[in-house]
Amino acid sequence: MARTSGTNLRREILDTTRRLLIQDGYQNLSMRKIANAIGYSATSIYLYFENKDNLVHALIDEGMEKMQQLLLGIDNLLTDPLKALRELCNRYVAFGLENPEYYEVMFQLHPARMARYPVEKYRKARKNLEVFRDVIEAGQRMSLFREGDALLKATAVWTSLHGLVSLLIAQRVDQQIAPEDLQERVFDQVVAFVGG
Amino acid sequence: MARTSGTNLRREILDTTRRLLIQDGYQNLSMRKIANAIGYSATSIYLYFENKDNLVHALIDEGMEKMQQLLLGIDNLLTDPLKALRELCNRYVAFGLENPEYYEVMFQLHPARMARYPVEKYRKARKNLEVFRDVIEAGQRMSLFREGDALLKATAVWTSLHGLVSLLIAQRVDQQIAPEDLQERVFDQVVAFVGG
DNA sequence: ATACGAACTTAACACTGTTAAGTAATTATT
DNA sequence: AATAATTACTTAACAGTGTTAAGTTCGTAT
Repeated sequence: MARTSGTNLRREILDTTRRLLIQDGYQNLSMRKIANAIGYSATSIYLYFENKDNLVHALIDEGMEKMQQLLLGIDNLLTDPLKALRELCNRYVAFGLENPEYYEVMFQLHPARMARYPVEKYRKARKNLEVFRDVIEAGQRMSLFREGDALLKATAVWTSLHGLVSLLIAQRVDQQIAPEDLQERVFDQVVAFVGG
Repeated sequence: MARTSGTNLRREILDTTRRLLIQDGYQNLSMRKIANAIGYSATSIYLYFENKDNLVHALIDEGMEKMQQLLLGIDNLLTDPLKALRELCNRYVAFGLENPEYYEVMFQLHPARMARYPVEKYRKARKNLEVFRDVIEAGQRMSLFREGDALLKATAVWTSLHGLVSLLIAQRVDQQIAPEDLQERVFDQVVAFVGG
């Protein structure tokens, strides 16, 4: 019988890795630091995760699920698409700004490190985009939004929101620009584009 | 007298680092690899650059200048703002997609690594944003674009373009979405927002 | 009591950024 | 011509990294 339950240690590794990631960022995340924090040797992590990339992939997966729950938690998601679109933008950006280091691995981890991220996990991640698409389609049905490829429009919306989060968490936006003003303007851009 | 001219070796270090960065990306960039490529020991690099971050900072600076030359090279930049804005978007995105690894350090290097990036270099980098602002202001003067804070609008435009480049080079955009279509849609969004 | 399996550990490897001490070539001084 | 100082490198060393291989300990099955 196991000294510990496999799923308990695996869960502890994941929770600890997430905490260290949020606290110190990806570049300061190391197997030895995770191991020290959980009180085991670094090599024990390899019993549960093939390598460091796979460990991070598991967290990306959980982050995508968390984000999806956040987005789907909006009231009247498909019955008030105009308001819902704004709220989707709010929640997406808030998630990114509140968890910058986590957001970074979710959306900016280098492709080389995503090489073995399973296709079915990409599919799951893409469901977040589909929430945007569904709201756009609902608005189109109600003639609140202009016609057009909803998935393409949702992707264009996403690029703007991602750009906003990415530049704010990389601290590249000029100090003269108030982040709230920029956020409002980007949201205006997005809503005008969709045609609300 | 020096075995080599200081500026010659320094230039060689920069050129080689840029080449390796573009070829292998930031995460595979190491002082030892650079040293092997130039035929000196790794520690000789420290005679010209305080540390790895400073070396990369010098390249970021050069990249910002190169981008500025690209953007300022547009014909009728301030006399045909509507066309110029589109061309600015084209050139910005093309730059990013053609030099993804370089773009990553220019705009996505973690804030911790940018901690000692000189203020005057940030100021230089921001001139690229000012090119967008100046075009928007020119359009506003000609009543081609809507009124409003041109710097804020330029920043909003930049976030969309950055989002597009960032997601494409991170290979996060759904395969079902044609990058050219997405680019067109984002450009539409941007131009509509500015009011062309 | 013994064998086997599971879940860890330690040992080892090749790599990393960086600092300190050492070396060789060039220049300046006597 | 000999010596000292300076410059521009080198090697040695350090503490860290991800990962693999071999070893150890504990619990279970026979």
